[in-house]
Amino acid sequence: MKSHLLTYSDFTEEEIAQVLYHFEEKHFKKKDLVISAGQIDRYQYFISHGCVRGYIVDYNGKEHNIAFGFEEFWFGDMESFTNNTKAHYNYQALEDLTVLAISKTNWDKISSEIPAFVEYSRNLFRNAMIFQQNRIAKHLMQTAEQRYEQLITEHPYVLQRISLKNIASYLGVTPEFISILRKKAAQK
Amino acid sequence: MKSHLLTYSDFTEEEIAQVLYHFEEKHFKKKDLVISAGQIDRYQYFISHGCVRGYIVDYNGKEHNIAFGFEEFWFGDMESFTNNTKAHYNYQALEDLTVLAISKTNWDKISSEIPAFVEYSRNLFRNAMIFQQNRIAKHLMQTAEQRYEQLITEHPYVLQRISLKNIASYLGVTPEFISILRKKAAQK
DNA sequence: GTAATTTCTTGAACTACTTCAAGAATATTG
DNA sequence: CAATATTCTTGAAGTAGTTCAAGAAATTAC
Repeated sequence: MKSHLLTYSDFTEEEIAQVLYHFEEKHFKKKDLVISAGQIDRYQYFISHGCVRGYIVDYNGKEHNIAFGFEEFWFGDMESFTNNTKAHYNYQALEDLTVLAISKTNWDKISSEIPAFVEYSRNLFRNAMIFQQNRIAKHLMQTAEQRYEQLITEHPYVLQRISLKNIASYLGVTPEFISILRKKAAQK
Repeated sequence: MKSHLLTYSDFTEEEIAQVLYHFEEKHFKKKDLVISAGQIDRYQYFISHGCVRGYIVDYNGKEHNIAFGFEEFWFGDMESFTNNTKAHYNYQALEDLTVLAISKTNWDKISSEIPAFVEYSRNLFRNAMIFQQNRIAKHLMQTAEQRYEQLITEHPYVLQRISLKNIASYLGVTPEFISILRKKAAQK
């Protein structure tokens, strides 16, 4: 966490200690829901160990993964957290999970006390925004096959930890179709 | 611009004057490229009047719209602007355009001098991130028909100012298919 | 360590959306 | 206001990806 803070802004040792003081460690078991759609998300989470998926449930009850999180990633339903509204997204532990959680109260407190933390979060949000925009661009430009190819070449470790079903959902296709792509790739 | 600043953070009158001082007004004609992919984007733009589209060109030379901007919107290739790297996206005026432009130098200067500006930009980035995430979720959940229906009911003014072709590209479908949807809707 | 559950694969029929081509309508330019 | 360019529509044929169903493989749980 400390090194993550320093990567995105300049903190004094004192400030770092002050920031870290406002986090609490939490543990979840595999399959636990950390954040539930319909409830207010009062925390942001920094992953120390384990991984999560964020997903939304549509009118037909079908789940769609919008994000994965691994070690050193933040997750949370930012809209819910910021506006105290009901979350649209669920976040579920895909492995036993250890997180550093910060409450809205503490987040706001640190934000008002430590300018470096505002800059830190600005930089995180900016990077997230760029990432999401690039993801949309890929969806518009590429076929499902190209998106799958790119995922496994750029993030091969994802395959190790995330089931095909969840990858399919993230890419916006059915697991059956990924199976077809795999077979096709194997035949080459 | 002033009211926009105050909506997203607390500025003193003095700070506002200081911020505004660092912008320059620029004008573009309809169809002009404000930002070109492959070049470094050294400005961020706040739209006073007119509208723009952001798009990316794929390997086949096909254009894909990733964003529209209207009055009181910011635009720019944030990745290029931040890292001084070549822009991936083009931004083109769809109408005669008046913008307030701020250079990277001035942006960084204001950021270091005025904490309220860091908070302002943090809030903008956060909202943009939320917007993009929701857009991805819609792409995963909805058919093109549903996305089109939602666009015209939630943002009917868009239809007034943006051509069908550009809307189609934004939604990730062909203009022909939008035509089919329109016909279908008209028959009801 | 075997039963139960979940994940992955395969195939056949289907559908949302694309491509190409050509004409009609609209907007832009000199 | 005529000429040109661009946008929009229509239709027919094609394709990327879906759905459903059922079996095989892998994980999880007692």
